[in-house]
Amino acid sequence: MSSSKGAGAGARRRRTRCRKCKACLRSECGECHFCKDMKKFGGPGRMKQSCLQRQCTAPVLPHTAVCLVCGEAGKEDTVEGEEEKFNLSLMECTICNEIVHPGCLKMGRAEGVINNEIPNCWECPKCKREGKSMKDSGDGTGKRRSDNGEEGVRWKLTDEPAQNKKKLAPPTPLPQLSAEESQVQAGIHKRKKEKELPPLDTGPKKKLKGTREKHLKKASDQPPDGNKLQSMQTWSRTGSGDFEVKGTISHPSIHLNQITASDLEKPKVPSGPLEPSAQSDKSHQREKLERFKQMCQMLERVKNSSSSSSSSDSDSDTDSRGSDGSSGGVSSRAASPATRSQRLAALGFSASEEEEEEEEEEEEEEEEGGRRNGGSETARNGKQPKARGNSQEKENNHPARLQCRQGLRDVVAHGTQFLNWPLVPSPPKPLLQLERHVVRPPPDSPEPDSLPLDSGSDHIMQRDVWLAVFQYLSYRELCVCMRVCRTWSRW
DNA sequence: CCCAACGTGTTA
DNA sequence: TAACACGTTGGG
Ligand SMILES: [Zn+2]
Ligand SMILES: [Zn+2]
Ligand SMILES: [Zn+2]
Ligand SMILES: [Zn+2]
Repeated sequence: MSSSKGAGAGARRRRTRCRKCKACLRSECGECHFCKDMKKFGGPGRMKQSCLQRQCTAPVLPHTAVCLVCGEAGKEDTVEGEEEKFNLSLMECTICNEIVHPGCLKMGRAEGVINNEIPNCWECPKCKREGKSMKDSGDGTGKRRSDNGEEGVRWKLTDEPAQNKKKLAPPTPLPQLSAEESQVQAGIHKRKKEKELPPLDTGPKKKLKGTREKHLKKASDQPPDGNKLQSMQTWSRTGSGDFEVKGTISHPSIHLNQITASDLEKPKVPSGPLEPSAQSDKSHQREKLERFKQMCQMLERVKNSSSSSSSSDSDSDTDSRGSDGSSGGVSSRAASPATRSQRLAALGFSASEEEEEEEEEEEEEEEEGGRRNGGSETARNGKQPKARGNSQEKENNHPARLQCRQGLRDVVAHGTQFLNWPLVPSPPKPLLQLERHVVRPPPDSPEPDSLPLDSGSDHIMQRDVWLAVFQYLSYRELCVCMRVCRTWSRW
């Protein structure tokens, strides 16, 4: 209770969906594992996770999040400059989980590593100084459990086989961090409380867990290799204290790619036994394939007929750009890496300019005449699974699982905000050849102003009128509307 | 208040 | 380790 700085000290903020990305706007697929688990779809509803196809690509901090230093919420909206925005925004450290305003940090300009994969996410200067990486952080396993990530793998076709990894270990031999204020804040996560369940239980409670107190904690161990940064890359350009921006993820999220590539792109084995090397992926293959299948269906509908965007050239990146500036041969155009870097550099950050940057975006489903999918309150008639929930065992359950933190793409925006997050995962296109489109800028979405009708003409009411109407609807009703047609959904 | 879900503990 | 479960947080 006191104001202990401990990382997670009283602040166990869970991230929540942004509700803006495509995934968030979609409705349940009804076919994935989690959907099947939902009571809505006849499942027991025990998992309480969200549909795999609805996993948010840019989870945000809850509104209740506040700076551990000043106790205030994010105020980036109150200022103009990007730097100001940054300093007043809340940033959550992926290592210690502390949420602070960069501007409230005492160590003004240490090297903070901004994670542009997720909104308001970085590795705070404090942790960086200690040379911690996620691996050593509280959970020892470095990242989120493969669980969420794996199940919630987002479809991205990015990642390179090998090579790449441009800059690995920081050129800096590792500055002997002076222990000046080494306040070993062992904040980490707190175990919270343990639950105990009364011996009395008239219901089939499934698992029995409270065996007294059996929570054991893993002692902090020190792996041999102290500094072997994880796979993320970080640009250490800490000249005089700058922030670093790291991008690129190399987390467990490539499986799908592999599967896709293996099963679809390559002839591989006709019968499809399995690969000799794949052994533990077996179970996952199923899931992945399932997901892939769904995606394919989706894509079929989509069929993206948009004009091709010309932006799939430069692949080989010979990088070697030690210090920005010379943008070798970057295509000259708006958000080129160089531009990003410069922008960030202007703020005192360095940007990661991988060969991969821009995220490509999905095309959104095409409007088709029928919306057969029911999604929400359709199946809830006499269906009453015996499920015995604890608190909420109603009839609706939507679980989801993707946790965020990393695994998302990195993109730096260039508009009013310094980073552009509402990006979307890339759909595994049945076609081989991963191509990427530029992220669709959030500000100006080319949504139609009119509502096309089946008759061919447009509805008399225009978008703004509809929107005015929509604002009086409840969320639930809006969801229903969104299922009516694509245009409404987009609006 | 109700419902959706995040993140972690537990079990297989 | 992956899958399952669930308490509890978060949003409306
Ligand atoms: Zn689903
Ligand atoms: Zn989202
Ligand atoms: Zn603050
Ligand atoms: Zn930290």
